[in-house]
Amino acid sequence: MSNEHARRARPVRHGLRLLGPIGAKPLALPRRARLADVASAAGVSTMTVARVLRDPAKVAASTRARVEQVIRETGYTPDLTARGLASNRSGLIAAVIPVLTNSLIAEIMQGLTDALVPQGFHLLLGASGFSVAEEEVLVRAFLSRRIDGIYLSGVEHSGGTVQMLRRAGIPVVEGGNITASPIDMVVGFSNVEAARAITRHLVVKAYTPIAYIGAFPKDNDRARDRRDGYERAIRAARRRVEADLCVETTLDIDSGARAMATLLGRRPDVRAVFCSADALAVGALYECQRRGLAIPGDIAIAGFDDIPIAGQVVPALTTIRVPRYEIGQKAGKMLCDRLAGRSVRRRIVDAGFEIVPRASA
Amino acid sequence: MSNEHARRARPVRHGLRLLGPIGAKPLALPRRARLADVASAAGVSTMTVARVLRDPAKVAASTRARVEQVIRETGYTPDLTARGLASNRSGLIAAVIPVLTNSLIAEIMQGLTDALVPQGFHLLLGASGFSVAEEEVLVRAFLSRRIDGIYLSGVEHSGGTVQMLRRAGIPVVEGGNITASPIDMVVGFSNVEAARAITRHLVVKAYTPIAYIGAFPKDNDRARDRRDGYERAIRAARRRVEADLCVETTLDIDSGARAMATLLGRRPDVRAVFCSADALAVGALYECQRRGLAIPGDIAIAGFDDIPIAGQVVPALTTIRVPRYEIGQKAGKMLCDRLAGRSVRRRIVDAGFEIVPRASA
DNA sequence: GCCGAAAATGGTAGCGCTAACATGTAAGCG
DNA sequence: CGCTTACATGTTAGCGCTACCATTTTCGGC
Repeated sequence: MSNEHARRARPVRHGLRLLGPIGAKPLALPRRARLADVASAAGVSTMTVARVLRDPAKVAASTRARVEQVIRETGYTPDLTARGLASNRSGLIAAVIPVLTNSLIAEIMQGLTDALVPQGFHLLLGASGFSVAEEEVLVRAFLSRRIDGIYLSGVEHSGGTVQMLRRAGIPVVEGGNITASPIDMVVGFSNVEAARAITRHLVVKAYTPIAYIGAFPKDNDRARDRRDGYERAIRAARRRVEADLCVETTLDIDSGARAMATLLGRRPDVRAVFCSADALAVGALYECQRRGLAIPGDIAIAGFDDIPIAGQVVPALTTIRVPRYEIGQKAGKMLCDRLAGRSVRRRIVDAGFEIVPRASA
Repeated sequence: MSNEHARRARPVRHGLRLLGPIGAKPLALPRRARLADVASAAGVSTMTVARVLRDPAKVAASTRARVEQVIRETGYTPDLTARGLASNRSGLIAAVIPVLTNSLIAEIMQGLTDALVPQGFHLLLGASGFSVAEEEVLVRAFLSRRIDGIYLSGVEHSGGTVQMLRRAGIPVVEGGNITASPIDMVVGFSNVEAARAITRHLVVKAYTPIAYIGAFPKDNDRARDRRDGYERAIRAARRRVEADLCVETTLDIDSGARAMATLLGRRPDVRAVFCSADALAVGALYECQRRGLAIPGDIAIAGFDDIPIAGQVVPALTTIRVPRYEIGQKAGKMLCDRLAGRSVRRRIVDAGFEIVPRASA
């Protein structure tokens, strides 16, 4: 292991190596300007340029003007990868959600990114497909990217996920449900209470029996809590929770229709259905209409989420309204506050819900 | 968990210097393991560890086993920021879309991320709100992050955006429409042809007059092309395009209902409507039903996109089916292929469309 | 046992930026 | 007019990794 050879002059890795032999046609692709280029063109040090970029007030007006001029001329853009490495701040916020194709989640994400981008953060998005194991894989990968903060759907996560996040020491917001013991912060609403409230609404209207159509509960605390709320309301009414009145399925309109068909096959006597998502409720509603069942005359239907179509179907859907966009926005604000060094007063934010009584139940 | 100021309270920048005098109590937060830690623990050089991570075949089995053991014990995770800086590859693919809350776009994004993640890439998402200016801002910011590739909604972009992307020399996929001259690659379908085809379907069925309800065309080539297709089909039928038969609005169900109301106010004689999106069509359909108009008896309605509800409404919606998920997936595959050094045979991929004739028209 | 080729492993110089500290320089004051 | 103070700017040493090349070890064939 003689250093003799190692010390020999070696070609350098600068972008310039791409340029080809001297005398060749002028460079087609001039390498990206960096801080040093701007600095030397403006006759200042790199630090001064960096200050112009990140803390202009600290630089004399005349110097700043000159530097800004050069920046404009060269089209210089800071390299955020390098900045991230040097500053230990990536400017990246991750969100791990089950799927993108769900209007509730999509609106939360829209709120999140709308809150983040003006503060200079960007959204790194991962879909776990309703699997906490996949969620853990994504969280690990995102931590490798040195994300500054993270949003997670729901309040149920693998031990590995929780441990990694605790150890990482970054702000974490769980969203879309509520818990007394979040990893760090949480913004959502009580799925149990909301489901209980709307089921009680059906109880009060004296429908009997009341069925349940919901999403698969595996790795989905929101679905589980909604079913839980349904069962509590049923029991509180001194009724029994009957297994054949409960159908669990995937989360889309077609599945809602099929679930309704299954339910009617098993229990022709059913008089009301609480569907744990409006998509399911709308599917169920159409299935009833195809069978000539009057709503709510023959069967009452209640949904959950108040998606735009809920107010348009005939009869309009009785449902639960939750502040989707605001949840995402609030989550983003909490993350930004923390990252700006401001302390967040309430780590547990209950955004609430609201029963929207319409014609269907 | 009080990570309130965890990231700020960092007087010294070198983990080891935090350790204090030997013999002090063990650290609460051991600094993240890095390559060098793993290397010394395994008694090899950093390069060998790096090879185990990225090209295991190049390392002797016994060495590899030892290194992998240490990696497992220490929970080492590579720092992708540092890797990005050193290798000039970030592993980040950006997508700039108008909004997240649109089922067509959401499904494309789902396909995109599903194709990307298994190849080790992650999705950086930005919403431009149907503004090419905002799109340009996002593209610039993402380029600062040294993204490896990018997906853009639509084929219409600002000159600045195009220029930046050309100069950046990264693979670009435009999606959701088709063009003969993409920035780089494009995968989508002809919105003009699809709109023309379904309008012709209405013409053939002899509805007269045929109206149009669509999204605002500003900074939205898909909307503009769909209207264009409508107009061509109308003219091809030797009819006139009448301004008061065309309503443009925002893209949601409620707007569809309002647009239908406007249209009926202006032209009670309208016999058919082509809606440039199913959300609008569904809203229009309900508005008609509320007014007691029979569909398609009094008014025929056709939509675009074949969203799940289109097949469920009564009457079911005649519409255009496009391979949403597949478009995203294909876009992701094209980006990955390019980045893996494989050449992409067809830079312009027409994913096609299909008329779905149902009861509404 | 020697040789050459192939396989395995290592050393070093950055990638472009920022934190921390150092220095220079102008303003304020008795 | 020297001395403090605040402001403006510069210097240095990495952040954790990979590219490039160099070196060492292994091994089949003669």
